[in-house]
Amino acid sequence: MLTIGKLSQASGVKVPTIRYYEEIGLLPEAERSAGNQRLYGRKAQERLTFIRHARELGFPLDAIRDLLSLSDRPDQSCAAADAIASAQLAAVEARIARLTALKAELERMLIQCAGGVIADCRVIEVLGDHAKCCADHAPSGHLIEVAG
Amino acid sequence: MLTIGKLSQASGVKVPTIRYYEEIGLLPEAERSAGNQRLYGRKAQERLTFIRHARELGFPLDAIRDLLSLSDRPDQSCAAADAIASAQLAAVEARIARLTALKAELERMLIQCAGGVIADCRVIEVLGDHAKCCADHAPSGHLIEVAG
DNA sequence: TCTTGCTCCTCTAGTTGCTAGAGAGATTAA
DNA sequence: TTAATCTCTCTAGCAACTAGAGGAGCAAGA
Repeated sequence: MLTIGKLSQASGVKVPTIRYYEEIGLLPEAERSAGNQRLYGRKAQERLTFIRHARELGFPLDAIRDLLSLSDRPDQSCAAADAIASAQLAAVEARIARLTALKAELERMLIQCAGGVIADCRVIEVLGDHAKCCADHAPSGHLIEVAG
Repeated sequence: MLTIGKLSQASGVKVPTIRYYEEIGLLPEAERSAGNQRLYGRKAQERLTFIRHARELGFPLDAIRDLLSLSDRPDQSCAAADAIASAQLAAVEARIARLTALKAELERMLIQCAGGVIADCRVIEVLGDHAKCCADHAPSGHLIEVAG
């Protein structure tokens, strides 16, 4: 049986994050020691590893919840898991496409910025005037990809 | 003079978002009508357009704040704006690289999932067992890119 | 003039996926 | 025993908004 700190080391998931996962029901409530400290066995460790890998692959927690409930019923068809992974793949591809367009536009801005003065700065100018940028940005609700 | 709704239409930024920008000081406090409604002139509209473009290019609000304060002093060197844009470009490139790796791994998972039963499902298996996936994921604090 | 229907106001709270900190108790090594 | 290092619960905070309540402003038609 591991305490939460050991589990954290073993899994690469931080202690508060483990507690958070328990709180939102991704992990079952842990057993407790006599002194009320959480204790984890091998099953919990595997489940946490599963969650970490899925997070690393960009799956949102809701999708992971679904995948976990699927993996609890190993006799069922793989189709649902496949669908979740496919959706994630499509999302990743869309983000790559979007970011690639952003990259091109940033590069264009920067190349034209010849190191002068703000008044002539392409960066400022392009941001201030839509006519000076090339890509068409659909006016979407959620605009962006922000650095993490 | 535009009311907030017209400004929203003109700029493509939602009404509550405009108020939010004012609250956090990205936009100056708007003039008010006799009935306490916000009124905007051309300057505010330009500033908001600037913000929207920058957001679309993925600049975080803090960087936009810096860019705006730069653009208020047009005699200064362009170097600071250039640095901000370069940092953003680097961030975008890093995210593309990361996402491209994720994409490859997701594709590998999916190709091997032959439409069987959960027990044999590659998706579940790979997520549950790190030995079955190829890329080395450094155990980083902030793990992921999550779909927006 | 009144009413209808839209906009606008402020305020609070929720989203996602955590992270940070306070103040107190548990456990372990010297 | 005592000190150091966990661990506990709780609250609050991060980005960048979004949603909703409850009330007021305003333009146009009957």
